[in-house]
Amino acid sequence: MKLVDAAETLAQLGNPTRLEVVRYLVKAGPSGVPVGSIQRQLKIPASTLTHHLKHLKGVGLLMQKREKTNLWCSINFDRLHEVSDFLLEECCSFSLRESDNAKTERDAA
Amino acid sequence: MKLVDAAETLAQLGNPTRLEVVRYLVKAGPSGVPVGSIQRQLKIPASTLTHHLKHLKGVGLLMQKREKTNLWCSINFDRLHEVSDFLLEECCSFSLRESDNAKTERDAA
DNA sequence: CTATTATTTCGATTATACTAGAAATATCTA
DNA sequence: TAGATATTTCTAGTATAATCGAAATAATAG
Repeated sequence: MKLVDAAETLAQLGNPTRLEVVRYLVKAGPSGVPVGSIQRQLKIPASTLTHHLKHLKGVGLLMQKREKTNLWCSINFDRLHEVSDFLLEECCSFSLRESDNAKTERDAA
Repeated sequence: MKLVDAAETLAQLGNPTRLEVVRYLVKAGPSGVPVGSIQRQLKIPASTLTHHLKHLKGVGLLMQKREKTNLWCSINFDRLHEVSDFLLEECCSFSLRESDNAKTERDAA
């Protein structure tokens, strides 16, 4: 995952309302829930919810599938794992040596 | 970790410049690097960098420690794990039953 | 104390995000 | 087709964030 994509995805997760939606969808599992259920359960105005769902869909966190009048929403678990992995990537491989920093200090432009 | 705190932390991680700094600090490991090193390596103007470091510190992702003229920055790995964990929490426990959704549809207020 | 390097504050500009009501559209049922 | 429910678009007000140069401050070495 590229840094800019990870950043964009994290930014979308960084809104409390959207994160609440995401958490709700995670709990709901792979089968998902209709937009209206989210709206009523989390008490989010319809237009606001649509706005946020568009954002989540935009970064690939949300999948939607119409079934009669309901639009079912489910989380893209793979994408969620990707962004989570990005955060912890290289956590255990400290590639910058101390000497590099010392050198950098001497090089100060 | 509370939802609003997770959201705030994710929002801070959701800026490309800050995420770049975080990645750099993760690679640098527990010993950290001075502000000036970050600035020169990532080519971020000093004032911009200070601004972002303040944000990262504000959500507890950044730890700082002065050593002579240099201010050493290191990532708070625990905090990073916390926010990563939040994202995947309950990923494997789908507590909302399908019947709840059906019921919700009928209850539509 | 003076010079030097490191970091922060200030201030101004510019851009983008959040919110939600009202109206419009879409999808279905009878 | 008419009516009902579900979802989206439009719109506008309000708020917050990103950027970075210039000037100010802090920390140290000589």
